[in-house]
Amino acid sequence: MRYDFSATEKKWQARWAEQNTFATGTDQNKPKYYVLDMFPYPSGSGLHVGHLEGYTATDIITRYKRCRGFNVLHPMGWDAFGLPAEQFAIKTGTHPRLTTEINISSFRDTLKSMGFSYDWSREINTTDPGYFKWTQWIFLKLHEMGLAYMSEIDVNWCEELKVVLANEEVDEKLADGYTVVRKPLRQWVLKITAYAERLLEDLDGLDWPENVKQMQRNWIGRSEGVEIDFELRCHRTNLRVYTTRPDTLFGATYLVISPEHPMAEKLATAQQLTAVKAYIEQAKLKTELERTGLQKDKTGVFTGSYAINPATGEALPVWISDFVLTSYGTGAIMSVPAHDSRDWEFAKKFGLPIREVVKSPHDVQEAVFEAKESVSVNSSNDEISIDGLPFKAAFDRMATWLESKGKGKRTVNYRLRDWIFSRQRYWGEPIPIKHYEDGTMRHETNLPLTLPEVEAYHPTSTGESPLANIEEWLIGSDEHGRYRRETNTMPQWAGSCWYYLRFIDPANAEKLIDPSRERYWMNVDLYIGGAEHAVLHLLYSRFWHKVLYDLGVVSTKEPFQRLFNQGMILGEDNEKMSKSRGNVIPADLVLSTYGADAVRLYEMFLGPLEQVKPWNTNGIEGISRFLSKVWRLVYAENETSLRITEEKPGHAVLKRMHKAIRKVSEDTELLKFNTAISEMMVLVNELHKAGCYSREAVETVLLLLSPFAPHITEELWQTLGHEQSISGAAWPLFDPSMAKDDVVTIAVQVNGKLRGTYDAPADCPKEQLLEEAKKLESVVKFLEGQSIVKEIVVPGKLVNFAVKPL
RNA sequence: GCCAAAGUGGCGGAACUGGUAGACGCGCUGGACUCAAAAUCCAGUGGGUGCAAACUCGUGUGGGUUCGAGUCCCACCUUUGGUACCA
Repeated sequence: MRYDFSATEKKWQARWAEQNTFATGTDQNKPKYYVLDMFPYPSGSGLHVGHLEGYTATDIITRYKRCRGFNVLHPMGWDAFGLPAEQFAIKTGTHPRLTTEINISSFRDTLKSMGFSYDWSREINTTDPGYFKWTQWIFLKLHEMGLAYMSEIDVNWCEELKVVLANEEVDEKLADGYTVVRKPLRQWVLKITAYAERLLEDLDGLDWPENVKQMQRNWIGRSEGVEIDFELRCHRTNLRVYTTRPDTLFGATYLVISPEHPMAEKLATAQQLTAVKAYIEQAKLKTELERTGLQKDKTGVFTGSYAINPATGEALPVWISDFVLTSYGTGAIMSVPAHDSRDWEFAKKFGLPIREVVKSPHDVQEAVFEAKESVSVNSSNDEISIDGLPFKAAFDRMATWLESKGKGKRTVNYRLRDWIFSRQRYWGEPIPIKHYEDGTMRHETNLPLTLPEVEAYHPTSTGESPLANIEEWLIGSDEHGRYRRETNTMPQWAGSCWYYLRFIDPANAEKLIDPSRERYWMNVDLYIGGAEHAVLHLLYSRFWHKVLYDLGVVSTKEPFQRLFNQGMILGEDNEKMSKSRGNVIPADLVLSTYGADAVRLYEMFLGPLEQVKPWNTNGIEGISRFLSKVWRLVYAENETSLRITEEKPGHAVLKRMHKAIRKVSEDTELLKFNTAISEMMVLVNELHKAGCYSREAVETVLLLLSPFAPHITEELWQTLGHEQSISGAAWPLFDPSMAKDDVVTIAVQVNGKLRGTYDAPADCPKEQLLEEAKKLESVVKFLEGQSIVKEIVVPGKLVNFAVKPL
């Protein structure tokens, strides 16, 4: 009897659904384990083998943990608001809801045919009013807490298309010949910067890949520096700059402010005014990309004004340049061209003086010297000297001096910016805010505030979302007067910021989440997803979670205790899978050819989970062979009768078996599925070789394999007479004494080169190992005529003789 | 440029805290079964020299530490991911 994967997989998937096999356990006395996938955006192109990698990994862990006695929460849902469905609607008039529904049902089918053991009764969808009611609720809380505010923000505005573009879209539109300008629009902004310090600090306690933590640290970009006031010569105000190198103050030879700096125009002298105005105007036309992107050539204009260097008393010219960012620090810098490459470049271009104040190994007129591992020079006046001091000491003395003179203040700065939270789109959560005629704003308390039906999905000519065209929805009145609704919607990130909480209590109509369930299930014990979310999604989620923590909605400071990034699966040509390359391997295709168990095993066998690796359809044949070998542990070839025996396995087989239990258990815990599978292959090969079809051994194989290949093992488990699902069976335990070798092969080396091996008992004492080694024929000839300088014995491993010619 | 990770057979990859490099799988070669094929099974499979026993080289490159290095240290090269004037 041959294994028919197609019929078997269908049979068990139907039975699992019918019997609710994977319903989440509710007995709170049992230990819990929460395994979460990054839920997908249900796109129209369906799932390919790359998408299934992470889901397979979490499913293996889920099934494994269940067998180890945990209540496991393993849910799935849909991040279903988003641009593609809306673009499709603009083109075809199809309602995004319909597109989304169709895509979801195709995604769900594929996931089900992989045999994933999700608790489908907890499925959530971010576009479901019952869900986004709470997304809106969180937004209102953010607003109450002063963490959501409106501000004029520059957006990428395309004149011809009358549309706001996302940063990612700008390049492509420019290439098509459109013009994109920066235009200020009133936007909702979330004050994530208020949580910068906590977001940074709490990273330390997380079991996350080091590179992801590092990326978040870089993104938050904490820096310690000093704000220094420079007196302006012909103005009563000061010019405040931010620097992380106060130790180089003596080397500051000019100042630069950004074109948007409030003082920019005021500082222009009569003579310079025309040039300054022209420069500011020109900067406005440039997009963010043009200003910060590839073009590195420095531009700038002199204001005509001067400021006094508090350390040297010198008058420094004040320049305007767009390389200085308005939104970082004070929007103004002191330039120390000798020790900062940007300042150096600028100074060279405009002929400004360069003065060495940190001892440099070369002439700073020729090249910049930026390293901090040196000491200050030329840095003293009547009141202070930092000459000879290394960076840290020089920094401190200078900062203290400036503070004592009231000219400066130590400051911490973050690179992190507040989060622009509004989109001028239809297919997103409406922001539940009412704007009244008197200019006040109130919350829409009747949540959820749902989307109205619209005729057309195009943004309006003013750049507002299509919602601005729907009078009935837009305008209303209540006891506070006439109001106009907020027409911006939330970005796609919003729904994914807190979905992991809703899975715990998906149907709660009264609360976002029930506190006792929250306390039982949080945190997420294992969160698996792609590295592309290393910063944004994971940072935004952590931010919302901390806000909910402050609100008392959740009991943990962090949402995801352990994070794991699966590596991408490349196409067979070693390139990223993409439609345009034509190298996409669709999930449904391999599923129908090889079956779910083979696909699951192969995806995991390909290599380490975290690694990027190419798909190779040929390789899956090996897995199919392995599965039929497993099948033949129970059914002999061409036989319908069982070959299983009730005898105890032989000693050698038993040892092999216990070793496999240990290895597979350890590797599964560590998500090292490739080596776990390899170990199972070794065991199965061994059983066939030994002709051992003992029930004890075969059932062990089935149990070990069941999280990986649930269908075939379920079928054979039933064949062997079990009435309960193998998914509920207890994980096998190993006997440590059985999992140990009693005979080991000892390697014998002479001068580190392998010259022979022999078998010895595992606990053989050193002396005896040496004796035996010296007797080996293949070793003796290398010892002849030599004097042994040193004898190294590693029990259970090897013997090495260091020799010298006599 | 900066930050992070990684370079091992024809290919994917394995190798615990330094201890027999190449597990497992793909592919390939030969054989068995068959009228034949598929499937399956058995044997072999890093390079070089050799009839053989055996010897020798070999984990990106060059040095170093060590009885012993894929693994540790230094320098360099390449690839991938992140970031991009953050003062």
